[in-house]
Amino acid sequence: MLTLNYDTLTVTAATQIQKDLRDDIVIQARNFPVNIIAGADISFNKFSTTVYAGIILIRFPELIPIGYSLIKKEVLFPYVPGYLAFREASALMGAWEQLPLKPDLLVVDGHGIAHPRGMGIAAHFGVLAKTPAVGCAKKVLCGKYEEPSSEKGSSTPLIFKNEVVGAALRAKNAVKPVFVSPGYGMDVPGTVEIITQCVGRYRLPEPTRLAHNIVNRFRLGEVPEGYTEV
DNA sequence: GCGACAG
DNA sequence: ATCTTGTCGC
Repeated sequence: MLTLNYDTLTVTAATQIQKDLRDDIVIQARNFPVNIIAGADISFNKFSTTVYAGIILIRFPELIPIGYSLIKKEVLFPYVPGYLAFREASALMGAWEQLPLKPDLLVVDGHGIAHPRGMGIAAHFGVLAKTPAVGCAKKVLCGKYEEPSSEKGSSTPLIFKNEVVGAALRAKNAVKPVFVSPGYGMDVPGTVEIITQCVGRYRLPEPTRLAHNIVNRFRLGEVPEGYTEV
């Protein structure tokens, strides 16, 4: 069992952890089938140290939910841009270990290697859980990109330090793009491909959207903690 | 020193 | 991230 606790960490210490974990990142073409994909997200009340984490399992490519793991946890590390994992990964790990079966690929709300030190939450979590992961964010953290054409499915490379670290992906016509990047066990083209296949009728790909949805309902007391099969 | 800054 | 009313467009 892997319990993460970043409560007493300083940002300086967190930076060192990111640099250490960076050596364990594996970026490569996907070499496994995806039958179950998962979405991970966090929800919390403003100014509260209680975070609600959730992971939803989804059959792929049908995009039908099969179950979700929800857990509540106290977290002291604040939100600091570039250090999201130190606030959210601990609770996510709780939800992860509560899963009766693991997904083939995890989609995390946030960035993968499209990060100042190449260690966004999707990479951070993927390395620690030793599981394939990609990041899907609503906003850029670092890097530059050309606006993708307005038609759904178009994408442009996200470049940071002269390196392609991800992509801006137009999931739907005439809506803002989402930013995807590999986290662990995936590469940029493979990440764009699979996320594209996860788009339903909304801007956010289903794993991210459904995870956000269920964890929010959990925070509001509409669904119970633990694992629920659907 | 000045902006930018995942959730 | 969360809260919130109204407005625009398919």
